[in-house]
Amino acid sequence: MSKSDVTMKDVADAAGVSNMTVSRALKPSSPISEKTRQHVLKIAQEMNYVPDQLASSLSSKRSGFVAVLVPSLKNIHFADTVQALSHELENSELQILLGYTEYDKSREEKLIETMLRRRPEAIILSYDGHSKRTVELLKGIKIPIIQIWERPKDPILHTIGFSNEKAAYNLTSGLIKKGYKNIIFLSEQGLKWTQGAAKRRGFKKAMSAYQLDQNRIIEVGKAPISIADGYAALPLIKEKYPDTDCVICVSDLPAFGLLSALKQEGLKTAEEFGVAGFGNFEVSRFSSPSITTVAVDSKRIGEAAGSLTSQLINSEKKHNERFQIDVQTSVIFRESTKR
Amino acid sequence: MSKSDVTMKDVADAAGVSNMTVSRALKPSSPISEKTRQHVLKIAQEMNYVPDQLASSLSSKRSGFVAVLVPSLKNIHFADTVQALSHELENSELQILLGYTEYDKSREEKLIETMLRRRPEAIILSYDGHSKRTVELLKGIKIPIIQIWERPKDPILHTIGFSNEKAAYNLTSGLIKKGYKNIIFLSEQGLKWTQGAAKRRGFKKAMSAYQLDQNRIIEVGKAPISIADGYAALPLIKEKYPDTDCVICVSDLPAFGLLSALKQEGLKTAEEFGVAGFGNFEVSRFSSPSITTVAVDSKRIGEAAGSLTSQLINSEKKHNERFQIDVQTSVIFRESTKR
DNA sequence: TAACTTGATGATATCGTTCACATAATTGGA
DNA sequence: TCCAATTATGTGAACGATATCATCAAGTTA
Repeated sequence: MSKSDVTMKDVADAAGVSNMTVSRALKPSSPISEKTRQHVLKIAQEMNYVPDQLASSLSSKRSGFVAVLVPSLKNIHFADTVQALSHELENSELQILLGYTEYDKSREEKLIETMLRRRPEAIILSYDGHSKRTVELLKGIKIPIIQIWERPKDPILHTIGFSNEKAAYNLTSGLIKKGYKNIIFLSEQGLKWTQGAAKRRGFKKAMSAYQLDQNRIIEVGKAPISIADGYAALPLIKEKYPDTDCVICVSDLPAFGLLSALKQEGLKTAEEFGVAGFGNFEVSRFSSPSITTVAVDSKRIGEAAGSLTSQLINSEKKHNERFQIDVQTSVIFRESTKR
Repeated sequence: MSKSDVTMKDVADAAGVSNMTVSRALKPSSPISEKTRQHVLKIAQEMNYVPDQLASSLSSKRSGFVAVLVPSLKNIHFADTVQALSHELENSELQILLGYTEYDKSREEKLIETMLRRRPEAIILSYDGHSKRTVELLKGIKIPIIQIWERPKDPILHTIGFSNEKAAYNLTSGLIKKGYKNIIFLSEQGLKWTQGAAKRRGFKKAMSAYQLDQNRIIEVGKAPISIADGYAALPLIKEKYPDTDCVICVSDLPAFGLLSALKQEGLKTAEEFGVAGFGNFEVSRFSSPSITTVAVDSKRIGEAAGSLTSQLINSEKKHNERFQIDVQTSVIFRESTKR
């Protein structure tokens, strides 16, 4: 099954010591004489011994796993978060067990059930709405659970992230103050309790706060919508809301696509037709026009989640505290909404 | 440690059967009467029993893991591959253990050692050069090993991918045929045995085949270089090779950045100054000008790797065959090199 | 009805570690 | 020098499942 069939017993025999001594030699701070340790380690190396963590985990009741669930890896922000998280956890010898929900709650549920069999020591999952059973399942578990990205109103346990609703509110009201009026919100189809839905709520609240029409909504494609979807949206926009003067997209990618379509149509100025995105993708900074967006520090979310996890797992304290960590977002105005 | 402390024994007792019967009830095709199975499953569900896969793996000598190593998740292509791979493997109840080498061979080595402890049933890793010890380590292992993306000349076992060198050769010679002469190759710093290096070889071979200067090379940033690096490269290019009429970038992202810089400078036409990338990122199609590139079917690589893996793991045959699977690439000429 | 299949279930050993405790070796202080 | 305290090592049971083989019941065949 594995690299070798060399077992701890083999090493012990070869070194003329007991099983336990080998085990101790491999663990950093165990009561063992330095001389013996070196001797054992040398022999283990010579024999190409690779410890079996399955057995180790079973015996020690520490799997060394942290289950991580994100909607998709194709979104660079989640990749960023996961990568940062991964780094943080490496210091504590924790390994990530990764799953992609693909924006599908029942898939998420199945994934969690599967992962639970591996006995993770913590679960980190991006909140994008959960199925009822998922919540039940998670609430019955004794390990730390951290919801990241969107911070739900009724957290299961810990949360690290921001409010998509607030962020979208800030973006929308900023654009209104610049003088845009007939603003529409462009998102994927079928938003329910997702992050996209939270953004839409923010948009609507801002619009109605300024007595503007909050029902200008266009939906294209399935999550996650991308450049091509934004490109394809222009005809729909023109047909349904010909007087539009600004479009807020659920992500920078469709915003870029929409701008691309606008350029081909023969251009309107940003003044006549503003476009904003969400996420501060690198492309938005270098696009021309550069794209107004909301910056989220996705790396930071991963780091915070990682360090909280290590802390919770390694500390002896019973963690009856519920951590709620807020990560700031900021609206960045650029050329695409210059007025 | 886990959701619950319900063990198989508990379920067995509650159901009035033996341990083994519970075990069989949970495995699809085992010799057990349908009546007993239903009874056991019902009780297991009521008790919220979650099987412990650590124990299962240890006993059955099947970890259910496939180790997967990619340079980075931030590159959408690897994310694509991993996602497709993941899907394929789900059918065989295999789970991915993911690692990011971050383009660092010693990190790769460490990761492999760590992962080996989990007793993966196969290893899939993108070839970007390996340390000597990594190769030794892998050659000593009995499980299937699949190198993906770049197909090395001396494979460890199986390979699925393409030749970066050939792809770059095709792109370069295509551009030469269009009439570009003073072509430079833009890549990250310090290429050794990486995929970037393979591309550079292809570039050089094509240039020298047409008696052109093959030494026009500019290096910026650390792998993976991105939009900002391409943007920053323009001054360097102008300084070092002022007569440049075309730039081939190691990826579409710096190509996009370079174009962005060119636009700001006041534009040269694609005829005067061509730009090409690599990877066919979505942004290249919608950029203006759209960007000439090489398309690689990253999803396909993942699918192929996944299905080969399942096959190798599940088949009874001794797999003494070495699979070498080629995935086609294609050059796509677009506006950025219109002549 | 006896002998023989076939199918369903159980008993026990085992997978490769670590835990908890017991014991042996070493050290230090009076 | 001797005893207590400390440090180093060993022993055997566990961890929670599955493999293997044995057993028993229920059909099947002649």
